[in-house]
Amino acid sequence: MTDAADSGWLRTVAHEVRSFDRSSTAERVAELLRARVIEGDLPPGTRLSEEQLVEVLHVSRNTLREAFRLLTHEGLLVHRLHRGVFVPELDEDDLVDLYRARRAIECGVVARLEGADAVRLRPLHDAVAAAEDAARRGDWPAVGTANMRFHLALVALGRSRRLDETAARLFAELRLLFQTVADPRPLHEPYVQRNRALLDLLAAGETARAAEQLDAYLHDSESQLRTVHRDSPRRVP
Amino acid sequence: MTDAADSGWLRTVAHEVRSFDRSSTAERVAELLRARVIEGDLPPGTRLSEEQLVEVLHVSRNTLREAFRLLTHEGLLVHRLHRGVFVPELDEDDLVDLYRARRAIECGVVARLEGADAVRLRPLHDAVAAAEDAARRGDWPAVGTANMRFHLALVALGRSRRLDETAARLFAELRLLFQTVADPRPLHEPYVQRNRALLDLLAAGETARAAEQLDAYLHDSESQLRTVHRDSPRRVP
DNA sequence: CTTGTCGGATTGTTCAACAACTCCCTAGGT
DNA sequence: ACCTAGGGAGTTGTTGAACAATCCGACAAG
Repeated sequence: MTDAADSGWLRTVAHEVRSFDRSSTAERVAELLRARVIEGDLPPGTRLSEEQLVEVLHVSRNTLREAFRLLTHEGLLVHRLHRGVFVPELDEDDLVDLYRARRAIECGVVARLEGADAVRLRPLHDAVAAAEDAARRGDWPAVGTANMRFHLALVALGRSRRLDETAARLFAELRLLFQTVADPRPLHEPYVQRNRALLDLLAAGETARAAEQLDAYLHDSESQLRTVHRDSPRRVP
Repeated sequence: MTDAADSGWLRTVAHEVRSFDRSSTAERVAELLRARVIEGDLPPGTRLSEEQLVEVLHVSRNTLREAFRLLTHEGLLVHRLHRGVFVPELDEDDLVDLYRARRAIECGVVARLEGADAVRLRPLHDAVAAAEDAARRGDWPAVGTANMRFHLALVALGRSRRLDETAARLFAELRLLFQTVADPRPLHEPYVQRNRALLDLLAAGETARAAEQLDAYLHDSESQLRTVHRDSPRRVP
């Protein structure tokens, strides 16, 4: 085969993959909106008008509504009957709820972890390294992202696809809360070291102590976020 | 009144009846199908034809598809592009995955449980009592249901709405697995006593030992289900 | 036996229309 | 001034039909 033939083949495949890409217009729309919500472009409380989005995205209402369903079940949108879909406004109860779920799952995974070799700990190591790097640069949002990756990797140690998906949903909701605070530094900075310490404990096989530390860690994070969130500058008159 | 007026009135009433609940048609359809799937009326692997269901349920294709989306995200249906939705056929990997998730969550909740008074343990007590009663009657499917209720109540001790929802999803998938076995007795009978023992430990405040027992309990249940499932009579040539 | 292709059947997506509901605004009573 | 009822206006909920894209099995050619 010639090079020309090869590139033609590749282009065909690329096109097929894109149009095939594990579902359809609805999923692509969902991905688009997901990014906007997570990135904070759409502040909590905003309504996503069907009419408007149909116009902008050039998809039918039905397709758009399927995308809404997807995001609703990820917790990134809330659906109120006959009123539309909104970017959720999480309150303190939600925060408490989310952290309870986190503690149960993350500590549950860590506590019954038997023998985690270096290979399986690699993603944790990478996440910590990325966080430390971002902290040196003073890029606190990036630190937050890296820390979240650390916790996702922590849950992944449980080796359950379903658990991973659950954790991803919880963290997506948590991002919604983090967004509302003006200065992210104090929320992320202290935990870079603590993640490192946690990783060291895991590498040493001290799962019991790791779980204990993680529990305290998450309690601290929760109460900190609670106080910050209480006097958050969100007042929409 | 003319016939035309009557038919208009009937149509209005019919719609009112159908939509008086604070839920959409899609959700009601989903609930209907959910029951059918969980009850085992639709064996794993069956395809749910849109055309057919539209005919039977008297809803439009779009509405039906929204219902499909709902159930897909609960894990009760799988969606294959351009092929339709199917009742999932869970294999041994799924079983392992589900039990890993269960152990992490349930043990995670129990381990960090501090002070569960009698009131909060009440649902657990009720579930155990129901299981014991059903066992006396020899109604093993009912025993299975009661046991599942016990575990849901266990997760509920974590006091997190999101955790409860996750657990409900996992247990719904597990039901799909339990259905495939012919004789449910050996799968449920032994755990009635063990649930009782677990409850006693919790009432005594021995959370650490309870978590330990629960872990062993779930490991036993898993390996038992694995062997049963391996020689399950499901062969569709 | 493998490979390629055709046609029927099913799903993916769009569109337009109407019914039902929420929200806001106004009018009227106290 | 306050509350309540009711009427639009605008949005969502649901339907049915239509067309395009895709899968599946069958059949023919090598």
